[in-house]
Amino acid sequence: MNRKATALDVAKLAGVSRSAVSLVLNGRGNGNVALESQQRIREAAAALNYSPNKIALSLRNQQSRIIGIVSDEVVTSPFDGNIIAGADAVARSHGFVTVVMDTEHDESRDEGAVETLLDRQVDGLMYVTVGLRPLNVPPNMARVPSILANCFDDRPDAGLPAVIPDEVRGGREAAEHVMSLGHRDIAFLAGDSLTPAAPRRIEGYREAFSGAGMPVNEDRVIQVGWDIDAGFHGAMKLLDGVEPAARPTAILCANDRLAIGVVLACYRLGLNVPQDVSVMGYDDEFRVAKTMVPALSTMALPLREMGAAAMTALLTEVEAAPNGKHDDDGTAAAGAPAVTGADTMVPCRLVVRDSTGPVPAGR
Amino acid sequence: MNRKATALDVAKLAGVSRSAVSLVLNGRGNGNVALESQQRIREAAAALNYSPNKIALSLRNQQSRIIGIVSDEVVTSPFDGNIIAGADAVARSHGFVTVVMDTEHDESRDEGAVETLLDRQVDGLMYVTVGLRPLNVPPNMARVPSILANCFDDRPDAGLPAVIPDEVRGGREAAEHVMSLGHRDIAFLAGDSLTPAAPRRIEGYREAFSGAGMPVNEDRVIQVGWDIDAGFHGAMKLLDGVEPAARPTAILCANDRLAIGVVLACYRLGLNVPQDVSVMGYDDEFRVAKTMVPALSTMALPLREMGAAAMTALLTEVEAAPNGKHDDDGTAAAGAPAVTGADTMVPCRLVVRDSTGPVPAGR
DNA sequence: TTGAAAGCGATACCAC
DNA sequence: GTGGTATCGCTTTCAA
Repeated sequence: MNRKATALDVAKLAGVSRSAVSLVLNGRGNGNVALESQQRIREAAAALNYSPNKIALSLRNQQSRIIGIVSDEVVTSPFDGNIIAGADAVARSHGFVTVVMDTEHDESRDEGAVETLLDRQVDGLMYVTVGLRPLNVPPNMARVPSILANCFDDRPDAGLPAVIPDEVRGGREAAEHVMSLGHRDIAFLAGDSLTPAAPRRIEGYREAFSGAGMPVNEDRVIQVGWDIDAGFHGAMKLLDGVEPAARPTAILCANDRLAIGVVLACYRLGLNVPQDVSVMGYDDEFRVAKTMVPALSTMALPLREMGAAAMTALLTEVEAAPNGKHDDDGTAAAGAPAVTGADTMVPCRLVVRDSTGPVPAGR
Repeated sequence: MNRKATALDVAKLAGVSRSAVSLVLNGRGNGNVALESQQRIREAAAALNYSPNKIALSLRNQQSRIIGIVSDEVVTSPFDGNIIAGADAVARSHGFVTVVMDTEHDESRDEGAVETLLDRQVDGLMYVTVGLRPLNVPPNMARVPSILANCFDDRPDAGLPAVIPDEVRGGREAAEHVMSLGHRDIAFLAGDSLTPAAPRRIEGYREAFSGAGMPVNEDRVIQVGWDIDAGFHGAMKLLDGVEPAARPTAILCANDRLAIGVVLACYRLGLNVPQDVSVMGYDDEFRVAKTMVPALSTMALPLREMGAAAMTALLTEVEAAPNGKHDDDGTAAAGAPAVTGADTMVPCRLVVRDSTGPVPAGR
């Protein structure tokens, strides 16, 4: 396969000038180029399988139609990849392409990744994390329109806009779900407080209790970690050697892997799910929640939606910015209202499957 | 933040010409530019925080230093992301950047994705799949140096080079591991035959038996699917209501999620792992195998290595190709030896944890 | 040792 | 209605 055809090749074949080719192929032919020439140009372009060289276009137009995505470990880890999928789908539909760089949790690589992307003249930047967390935003992100997905700006105000899941509401609705099944003694197995996800979900859990006019039994809230073994041991603490009447009837988990551990522990103790204990996950992890035995009721993280929402917002800004230039120099006029709280919260989605059921009789 | 500094800005500040800047910053200064000027140029570049515009460079050099990666669902799915991570690390170390496009298993998007990447003037292309499988290679991939990772060319010969895991050997070594623990009655729970991974792993399992001079009990090989519930039901078939002496003492699973299902079934039946039954996974799935209760013995897929090997091979070809041109037009000279079997096999890695143990006494 | 000029591919302005 | 030409930022060749 030889070199690609250029506009000049098309012009020569059609017997016109490069300018005419450009005009016609960009829809500005009518009124500028003879209809007959237009026809010839289009035929020539088709014959040569011509498509404009994006690199030259980028240089000329001073915009690359590339959106850079920096992530802490989305590529490497099995989680939250759908944020990027959602973002990419939106970008593609606008004729943009995304370039993803993974820092593998090495914060010292943040600046470099952004710099590399900026060198490539990206028109916009998105920072995506695995798991909700505050982000120490690389300062050079401010040089082009930027947005955060699944993370939020650490600094007190004037930060970058962010798209995050509504974890508080998710925690509340999870608790409300089992409450609606009659449960009153509900435990919450959370991860650590290293990420705000666990505290926020717990906050929602508390909201549900106060909404129902019930006190929270603090012994029922346990922060154990995020993995299967943590769920297993947490559940053991709650259930092993405890007389039936003193057991929680429902265990809410901060993710689906914890829920796997809880179910494992229940089976080991000869308890049935959901007949003896209802178990709920969180995340709706692909190929896990749905195929567990029993299939997990869970709170689905709106990953695709978050990615799509973030990219939509970003592209709006990118396409508004004249010629890809970015005026924002960070020095807001004194006295101007601090535009905080610009964070977009996307609601989680309750998914009811087989691991939650009515509270056991007599409880 | 204003526009980036260009080479002209540097030249002006240093009081020299653009050419001098170019020479010096590309290491060809000595013998061409006065040492004193070199110094000034370097200082000016640093002061202006200058770095060359990659777009202009690409246009000028006719190569973008971008490698396009097309994947069927690596971005979306939680699996095999480390192939891309491994590939990306190698690319980065060579000063290349990767652009990933996910077709989300829509084969009709293959051509388009490759075309988009080609339009961006990528210097090379890699196709990565989730799970080993034959690939209907998009014909336009032939236009630049290309390679396959975790998939292989469907066509009989003259295909693209591929880097794949040595599944046969993995299956064999898994079986040999439990055999070394004294097990003889070993079941194999495999996924479906839609991908070659399961058949190959089964083939390895057979090899281990013939290597040990033992016959394979065909009832012990069950193809059930790839998910937790499949493992659960498969194990139930093998164990539920079966007298202890007639039970397999070890169950090999074609992935870690199947193994989770098997352990779930064991617990449900009051069986202990590994005391009553040894269970092995496959893949060493991140945050799953290691944190299971008990922690899973498994066969780790060499994902990072595969990605790195594939990218290394690809870049060798890219950097050899003069000026990014690609001569291969697919029409091999008649009579030339068909270069098949160019597939690189990367060995899997046995990981022994707590789910496999000595065969129960008396079996 | 340095600077001027050509060219990579495409677009837009401006004479004709 | 059409085609020449400057321009984007950079490298490289060639003359001075």
